[in-house]
Amino acid sequence: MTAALPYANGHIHLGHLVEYIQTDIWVRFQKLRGNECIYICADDTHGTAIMIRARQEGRSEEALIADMREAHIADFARFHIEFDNYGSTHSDENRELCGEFWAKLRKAGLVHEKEVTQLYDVKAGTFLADRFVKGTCPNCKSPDQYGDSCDKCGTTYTPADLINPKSTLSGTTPEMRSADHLFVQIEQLHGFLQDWTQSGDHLQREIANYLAGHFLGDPLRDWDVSRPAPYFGFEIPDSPGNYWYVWFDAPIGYVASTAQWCKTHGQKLDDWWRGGKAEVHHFIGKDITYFHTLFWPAMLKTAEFNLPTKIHVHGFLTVDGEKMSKSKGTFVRGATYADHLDPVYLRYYYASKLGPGLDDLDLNRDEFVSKVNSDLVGKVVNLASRTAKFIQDVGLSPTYPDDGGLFATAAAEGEAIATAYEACDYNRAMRLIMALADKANQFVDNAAPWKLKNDSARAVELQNACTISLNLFRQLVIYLAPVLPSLRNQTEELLGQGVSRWEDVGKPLVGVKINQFKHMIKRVEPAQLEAMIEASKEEPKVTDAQSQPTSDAAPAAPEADSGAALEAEPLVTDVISIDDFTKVDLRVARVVNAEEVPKAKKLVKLTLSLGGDNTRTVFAGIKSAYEPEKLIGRLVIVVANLAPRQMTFGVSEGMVVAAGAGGTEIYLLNPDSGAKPGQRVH
RNA sequence: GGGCCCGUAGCUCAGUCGGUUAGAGCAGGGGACUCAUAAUCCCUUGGUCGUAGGUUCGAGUCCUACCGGGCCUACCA
Repeated sequence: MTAALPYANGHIHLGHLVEYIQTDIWVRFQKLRGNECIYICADDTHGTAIMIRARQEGRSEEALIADMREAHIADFARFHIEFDNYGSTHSDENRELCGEFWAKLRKAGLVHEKEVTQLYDVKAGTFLADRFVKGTCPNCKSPDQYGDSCDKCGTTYTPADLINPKSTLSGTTPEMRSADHLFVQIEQLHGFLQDWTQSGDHLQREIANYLAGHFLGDPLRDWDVSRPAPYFGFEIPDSPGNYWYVWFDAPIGYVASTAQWCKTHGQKLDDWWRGGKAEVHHFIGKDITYFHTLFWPAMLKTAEFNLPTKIHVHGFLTVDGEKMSKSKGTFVRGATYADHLDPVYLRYYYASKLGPGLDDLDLNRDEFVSKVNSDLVGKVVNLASRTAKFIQDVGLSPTYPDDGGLFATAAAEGEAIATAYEACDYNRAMRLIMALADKANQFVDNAAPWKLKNDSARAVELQNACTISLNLFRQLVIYLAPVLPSLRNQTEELLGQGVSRWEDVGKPLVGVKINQFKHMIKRVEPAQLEAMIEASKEEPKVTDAQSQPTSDAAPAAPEADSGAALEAEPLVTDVISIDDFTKVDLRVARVVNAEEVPKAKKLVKLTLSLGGDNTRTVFAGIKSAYEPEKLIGRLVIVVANLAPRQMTFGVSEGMVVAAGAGGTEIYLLNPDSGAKPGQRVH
């Protein structure tokens, strides 16, 4: 089994964890059922982003990825995610395997060389991908557009078409340079991919449809798999000065990490990846479908490795129904979560929500609290908590008493639960398990051990009732073991016996002493969630401070603002005169009306008052960050003498100024109180 | 603009191949209990299955259009 390789440029957050927990549950389930199964992962370490960051931090890429690897491993461990091998794409095994895949692609005649002309940043000494270039749109003249398309007018172009292009790395003007790139002609495998994606059970139906509709209807485009130096990655052996593109070596990392595991466990790689009886299962997010369902099978096929048995694609995480947001504090790092809340909660909550499809998973705060408290604490743990102490001294009955068939029924239910786990239908599995917990609690209620304990003549009845309750509890714990390995361990401690085999659900435990019951899972307090959200709002600063490479050198300045904003949008190097500045007539204005524009995705229609009768209409692309009603009444800064612009929805007479990266990160400027509409900004 | 997925109770979701009266958990209401982490148990309110057509003996389920949400992709698909 593999989970996608996390990129070494960022920390693990709750969105990542959906995948690693989903996979971990599946692996643990397979192991519990007695299948030989290994969980393989690694850090994805190559590419421009890592190179640039290492350079900015003044250290080597190797040092950067070593730190991130340590952080990733620590985060995963806190969530009880247990890899059999956690490798790195920057490893000898991976370099070797990349060479092997490459040789096969060459031999199959799939590799072709083509000249690619790209913008080159002389100062940074590197070619620039489209999104590292910004300039003015050649069509509508909007400034600050990325190198591939204009988000104002929608025109697409190449970075070279931009007026006054600037590198976002150095702020300098890039120049055109050509370089030879190596391409894989994946079209030659079109027939194979058509068959493989559309037949069998390798992919979910939606994914197969997506591929058929988006890619397989046309000839597949050549895939550019090389990048000229400088690039952090592996140099291509038969093409000096060129490096494999990060998405070439990343999936090979699955194989390389397996190879590492094989070395330390005396196994043969081919038994897992070539021939043999092993299945390969990939768990991935829907954003990287394309790489895993077209290029990767093509590479495996050509290099004569096993094709994946199944690629399990899951959706994204939303929080309270919305995309994760740094400003709202819902972009939560794993470490921050674990500082405030027990990872057990998250594992159970995700399990109770995950299905076999690729729907997004919503982390609803109220639901999180109620599910954990009522299911885990109220139903499951409660069974042990309410009966264990009655038989602390005598232990479990010597033979299993008559329970009216409860234990046998719950054991028989195991197959349905296993089927649900196997199909990644965890929410179904959880529902089945909780239904058993309900029945067990009903039993305890009827048996009323708290009444039996008062009558010494009924001591055997009491012991029997508790024996039944604890055995039903033990079954539940086994069923939940893939999700909650820690609960399994706690139960072993209570019963003094292993609870590690699935078959044990059919064999009651009898005639043994038990240990003193200790709390197993605390109830969640909503306040803990609030605290976590609050802490996440401050996160960016903390992260940046921690990631500073300055070893034990100078203490951090009090305001350790990140350089990320400048990096995304470098300072303009052209100096202007005061006269240039005064050409721009900035005015304070009051929003007197704001409404949604029906068919526009990003626009809000603003009616601005400059005082007196002077009002004007401005369309602002701020819908993703502001609700129109909440804007009414506030002051904004408007560029009053901007040429009116005809838009689909009407004429826009100016623009309001704002900072931020876009999306939900848009911050309108606001004058200090006292400013009056119509006043000029000098 | 094109494509894909989704829409079932207040919330989160089941609902198999089209088949009887559409289900669960949580929340809400009423009661019981007092062993248990204010846990548990019993009873109970609540649905025009997004809307409108169509196919069918029969539609939550299949088809078409539309509305709404999400995602992907874009002067191609």
